[in-house]
Amino acid sequence: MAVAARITIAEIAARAGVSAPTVSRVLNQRGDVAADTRERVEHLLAEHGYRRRGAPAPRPWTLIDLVFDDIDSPWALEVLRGVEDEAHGLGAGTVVSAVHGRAAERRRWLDNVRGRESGGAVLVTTGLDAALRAELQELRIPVVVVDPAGGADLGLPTVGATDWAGGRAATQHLLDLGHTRIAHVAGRPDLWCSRARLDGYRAALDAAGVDLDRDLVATGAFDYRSGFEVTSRWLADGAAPTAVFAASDQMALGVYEALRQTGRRVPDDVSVVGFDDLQEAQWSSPPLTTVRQPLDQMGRLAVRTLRRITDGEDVASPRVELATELVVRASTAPPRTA
Amino acid sequence: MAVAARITIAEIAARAGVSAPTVSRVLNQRGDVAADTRERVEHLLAEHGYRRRGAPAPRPWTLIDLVFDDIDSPWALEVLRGVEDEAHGLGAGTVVSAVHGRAAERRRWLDNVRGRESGGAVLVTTGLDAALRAELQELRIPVVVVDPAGGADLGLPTVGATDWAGGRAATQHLLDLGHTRIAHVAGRPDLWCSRARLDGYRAALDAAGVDLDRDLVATGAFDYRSGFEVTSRWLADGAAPTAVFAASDQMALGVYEALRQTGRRVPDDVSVVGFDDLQEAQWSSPPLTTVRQPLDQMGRLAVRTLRRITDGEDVASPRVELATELVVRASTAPPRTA
DNA sequence: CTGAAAGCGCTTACAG
DNA sequence: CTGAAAGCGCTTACAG
Repeated sequence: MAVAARITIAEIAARAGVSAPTVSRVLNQRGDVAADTRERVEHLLAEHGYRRRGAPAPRPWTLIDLVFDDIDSPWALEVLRGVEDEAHGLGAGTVVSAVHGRAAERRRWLDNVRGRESGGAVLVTTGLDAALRAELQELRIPVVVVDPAGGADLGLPTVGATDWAGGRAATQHLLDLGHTRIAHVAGRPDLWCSRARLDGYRAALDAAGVDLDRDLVATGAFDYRSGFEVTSRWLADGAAPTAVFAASDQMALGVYEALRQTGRRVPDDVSVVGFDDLQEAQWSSPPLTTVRQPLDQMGRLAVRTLRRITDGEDVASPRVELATELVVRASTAPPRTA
Repeated sequence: MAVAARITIAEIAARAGVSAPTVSRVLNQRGDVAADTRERVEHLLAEHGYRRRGAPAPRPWTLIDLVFDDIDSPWALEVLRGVEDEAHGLGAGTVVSAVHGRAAERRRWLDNVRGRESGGAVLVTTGLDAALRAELQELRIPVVVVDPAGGADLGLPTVGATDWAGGRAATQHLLDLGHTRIAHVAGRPDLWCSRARLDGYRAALDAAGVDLDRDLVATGAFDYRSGFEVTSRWLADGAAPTAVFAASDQMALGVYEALRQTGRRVPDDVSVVGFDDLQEAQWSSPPLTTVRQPLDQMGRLAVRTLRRITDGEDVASPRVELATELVVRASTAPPRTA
């Protein structure tokens, strides 16, 4: 098996029109090289993929990076499972990091990546500003974003789910059961997926000729607490809905608890639909009707996309959405009055 | 700053009483070297920490490894959070792997580790047989085990929780409320922690002069399903307990659902206590009384222990147990009859 | 800031 | 299976 001949310092020197020692100085970050000489040499080194003699061939795909803002939710766990399993199958380890939306922790992660190989990074709902983009570009590793934040188009491959269709399906299910006072606890407004689910909810109401009651739409943060608080407020206002569509399973569990504390039963008094289909949806009492998004598959797809970029294949679409699916369990029923 | 002079092939050769080319052959894994020569040379290379000229100095603590059998439970997520945050703070990335108890996946992980640096491995409830120990020893990375499986003493530092005391506290809490028909859903029998919780349960009953009813002790697998099934069986047998202590929060949620499906309410009809204090314990309806074990702290401690081993410090105790703590929420109350 | 020369560390091709 | 010799790739010390 012929190994591609490694380019040597001498060859680089010839092409750059300098001597070997000069190339050596550039390689070893010595200060005493003219700026334009250095630039010319560095460009040639990069172009020919120069590696020093003893250095082992870089093994791409020994590691990939998975970056969350936080890993405190079961949601993150599902994505991690898919990413880890897919990467493991390709022989790569998965480096998991949580940067907590803080610049210092992001920097620490970048410093860490600089000190090793990385076959690419999967960023999960992570904000991706110009500075970070520039740094990642400098590191020359491919990047895929799962559930991107809102804002300008990233110009990067992204993976998501059919959130709009899911929001519509959840709402349609409640309409089909006979509900008309359907509340919605929306998700973090900084993420596109939240807006898509909200618009799906609106579209279903529109199509059914049900007027949107603005008092029955509130914004949560995808977590248990906000589901609890929003619902408690609705119940205290006396304008209780007969059904609640929460944009995440965790918020749906908060809705459960607010209902329980006021003596209401699910689904007898109020129907509840979640979004995600975390394992927690099955573990709740009653088991939660929800919109399944294939988070593990989204993770897998992100890894495969990184791999395709590495292999130089064209990534067909910069934005892929995997299908959502309504999973009916025991938390939804016709309204009492029907 | 003086850099310790790197040992050269020539020096190794002199010490081994062979020529430089022979050392080179050993280094480059050529076949044509006598077994005893190879061994002598390899020993010297290791002893003097030989590194080839161009090779960058190894940067320990760029990465550490965290190995689970499975990462499908929120339990794993809590450990991960602690490990990741502690490692991140030390500038290291956390490589997460799930080996699913399969030799092939374990091998794949080991192959991956061989191709990069690792500052050490935290094994979580992972079986650690002689073969794996030998391989890890060969890789020369420190190892710490969280919640070790039962069986022979590992001779490795381990991190756990005061499971026995936790089991006792959970049971005592139920006794204090007036319960005497207290069932126990035990955890995976292959883990020490399960046995310790069971023994704590027994000890509390003994101390209170309550006879152990063997029919009220069943073995689960720490998961939702087994909690559900064990409880359903008890209820079907007509010998229903007035309280259930489950050895994990996930099993406790299965207990909830079995009770709900038979029209029983928590805690009015049956009290339930879990173990772990996962986030899910707060998210359940009613919020679950449980024994908190500081899983994130256990993860942090495991990382700090790896670090201490790396730094050559003595690891004071091969076995550290962090304190558990009873957290009373809304799933426990006096028995109806009391 | 740069190159010609010397020299180090390692590997290869050959001989036995 | 091993070594003496040759040679490659790279760096260092010196000169300008």
